Amino acid sequence: MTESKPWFEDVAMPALLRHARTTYGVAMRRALANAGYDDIPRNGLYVIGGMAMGAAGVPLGRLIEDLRVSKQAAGQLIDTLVLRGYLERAVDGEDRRKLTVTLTERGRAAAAAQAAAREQIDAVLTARVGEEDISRARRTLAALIEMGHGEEDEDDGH
Amino acid sequence: MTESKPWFEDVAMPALLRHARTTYGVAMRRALANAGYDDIPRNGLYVIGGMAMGAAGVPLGRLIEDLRVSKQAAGQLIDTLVLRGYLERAVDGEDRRKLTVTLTERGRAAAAAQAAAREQIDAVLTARVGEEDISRARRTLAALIEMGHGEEDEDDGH
DNA sequence: AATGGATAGTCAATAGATTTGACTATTTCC
DNA sequence: GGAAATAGTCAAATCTATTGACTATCCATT
Repeated sequence: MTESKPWFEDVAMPALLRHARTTYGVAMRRALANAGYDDIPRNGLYVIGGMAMGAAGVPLGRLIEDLRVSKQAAGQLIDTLVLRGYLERAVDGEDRRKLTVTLTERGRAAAAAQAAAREQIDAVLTARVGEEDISRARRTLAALIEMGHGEEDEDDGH
Repeated sequence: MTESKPWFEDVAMPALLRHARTTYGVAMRRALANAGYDDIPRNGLYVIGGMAMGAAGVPLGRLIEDLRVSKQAAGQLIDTLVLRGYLERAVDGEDRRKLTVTLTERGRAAAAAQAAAREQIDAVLTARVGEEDISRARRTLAALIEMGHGEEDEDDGH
């Protein structure tokens, strides 16, 4: 019985998601370290990576939501990334309470290295399973994510 | 232009994976908290959830690998889970260096609550995208995970 | 234009999680 | 039997995240 059930059949979805993400995480961290960026904190990858597209900079509030951490944690994370030269803070012109973070030169370089690593994984994956499966997988993940919005905090409407 | 590009098109894969996992994480934590299990540490969900199938218990070494943490961190995680009544340690009969952790009564109850929450998400997702897409997505994730093995530590073969 | 309320973020202290370094016990391989 | 490898622990230090209290800005009344 050489053709038994594939190993992942009875691995729970959250575990699959976790390990899949790890593949990216490991590759990106290695690429960054090789390029000299070896001082990026836990959620730093998300911050730096997520800002490449948003080009103009990301509002701190958005990071807080996305990361699902307290605003203090987010602020502290930004602190260290600023301190280490990856980010700059900037106050919003419209609303001076609001804060926006943008990549520095170093930050853009790190983001590029990270994106390259990510894209390389993407490319290998595409070669393995094909465009079609990837775009389907993305849609499935998106559906999952959308399910998470809405009933978030159904405390007990007073 | 009501039908523009779907929002997830230009979200990087690691971010999709992260957020998708968050959907499960939030739901599972809520279910556990409602059932009185609100003292489970960060990686605790993985440990408890992952042991439901392995029934007989999980070797500590496997957890260390899966979680990608130091053995000290794993040991400490197990410590708190034992302390809080979810797990029991047991030495392997064959090799008395080795440790295996098994669920206690409380641990099994928590695992059940967690699995129920997970399966509920699975069910809703199935209703949304269909069996086919899910099993394809699982295969894609598995491919990704497999890519992560092999070139793990290519230090510089001495 | 004053005031009250909501929103955005900071500061300081603490708790929680992870790592590094040094050590013990057990097994495996000459 | 002894060296080397493996499995895990103990203790200290570091990094990350949370809670609670506070400041600044904005918005909406009056």
